[in-house]
Amino acid sequence: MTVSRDKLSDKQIRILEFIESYLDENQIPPSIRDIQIACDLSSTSVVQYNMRNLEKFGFISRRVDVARGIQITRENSSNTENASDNLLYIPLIGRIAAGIPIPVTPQEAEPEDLLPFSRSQLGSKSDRSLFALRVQGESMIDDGIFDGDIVVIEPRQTADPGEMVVAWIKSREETTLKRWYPEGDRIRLQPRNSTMPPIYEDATDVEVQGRFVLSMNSSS
Amino acid sequence: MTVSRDKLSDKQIRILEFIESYLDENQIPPSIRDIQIACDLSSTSVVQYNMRNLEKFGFISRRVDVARGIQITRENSSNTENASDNLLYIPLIGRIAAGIPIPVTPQEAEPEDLLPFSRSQLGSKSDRSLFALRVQGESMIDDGIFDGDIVVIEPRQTADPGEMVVAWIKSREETTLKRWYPEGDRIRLQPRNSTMPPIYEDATDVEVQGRFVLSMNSSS
DNA sequence: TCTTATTAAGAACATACGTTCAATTAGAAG
DNA sequence: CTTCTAATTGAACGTATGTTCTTAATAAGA
Repeated sequence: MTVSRDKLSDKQIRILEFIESYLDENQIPPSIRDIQIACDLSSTSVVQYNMRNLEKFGFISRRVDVARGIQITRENSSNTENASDNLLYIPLIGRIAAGIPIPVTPQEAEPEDLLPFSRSQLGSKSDRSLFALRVQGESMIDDGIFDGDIVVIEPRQTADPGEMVVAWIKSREETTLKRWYPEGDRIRLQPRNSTMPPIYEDATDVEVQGRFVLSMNSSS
Repeated sequence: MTVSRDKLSDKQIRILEFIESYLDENQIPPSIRDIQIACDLSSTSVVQYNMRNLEKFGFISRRVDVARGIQITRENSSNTENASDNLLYIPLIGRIAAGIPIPVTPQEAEPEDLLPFSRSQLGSKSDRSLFALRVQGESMIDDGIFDGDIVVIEPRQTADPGEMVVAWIKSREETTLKRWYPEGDRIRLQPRNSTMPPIYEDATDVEVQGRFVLSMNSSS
């Protein structure tokens, strides 16, 4: 964005910022006279004059003859309006083991929380029904995933060798987060922690529930 | 929700739904006459009359003598409204070195993007004016921060020993992401990558610009 | 049915608010 | 200085829009 706010005069910036803050506080746009008073301008025509410029440069758009018909077009500062079009809420539906697996199928669980992500962060995967899990354990720290982190998962039944996946071990009724290596008729579930050995399971006893998309770490 | 919308008459529901859809389309609330026409009511006073009820039951609130001064108070249907109260948009304002420092003060830069976070994710830090940076380099991989990751930073001028900070090296006019260790009259800026040595700078030549809050990793 | 409360109609009113214009002043360019 | 354009002023105008009031039509209760 930022297509040169410097083209604007001092007064125009003040007006624009007032409109933004007024919108933020009151939900509806200000009237011309609201602006005049707040920006300490001598006349409504000064407001008109400067708003014409703001409109010309595309910062706002106006509806003629409509009271308070001002709209902000560029996203400045902390406005959320159209950004929310770009939002995707991903349910945090439970925990995933990186070590001691946990006996719950993700799909069955109830969402604890909804995490906002911008679609641009998620790329092409933003269409799918992604879900999020909180990581328990230390088995993936070499991939930068620590105990307590959150991982976003894309539901998938297959994975390429070496991908990080949520693996379902049928006989144990457990899920775990590991890297996925098919080796003949068995699967190697590889931790990424040098102190931990891989897990080997019969290929018929393991299935992929989802692929790793993204992780969040907030160890401050 | 849905605290008994059944208390409302058919007409009132129609009005309420029109207000919602109008707001959705036009960003600003409708005028009384907009409502009258759209809901096919014979008079503006019918609108007034019914809006009084909507207000009494708390569905809307109105500002007297203000054009289009209608506000919807309850969140109905699938609107992200109330979720967005819990949202905080953090500007992604540039890159931060984990290796080759970059000569820009974060505060000066223009936001490239706004990343949504839920306040609960950020805890007490959700008040501050947080910002985000894209990491360049490999110096913090042992902390799970890889090239291309995004880190969220809380602006601070001080840090405790061992904290991860954005450090500003004055003489070089560079910023870098490292762990912060004061050692007498000098500062040790510690990478978290076993192949990289620490950087030592004179204590007067380095200052903290912010503390690490959270990181995001999307190496798929 | 009669009585009463609720809702609707229609008009008129008052003002909030966008728009316009002619007259001035301030700046920039030559 | 002169000329031109940009910016300001103050006032007035017209309509968009909220408000009020009186009367009529319905619905509800007894």
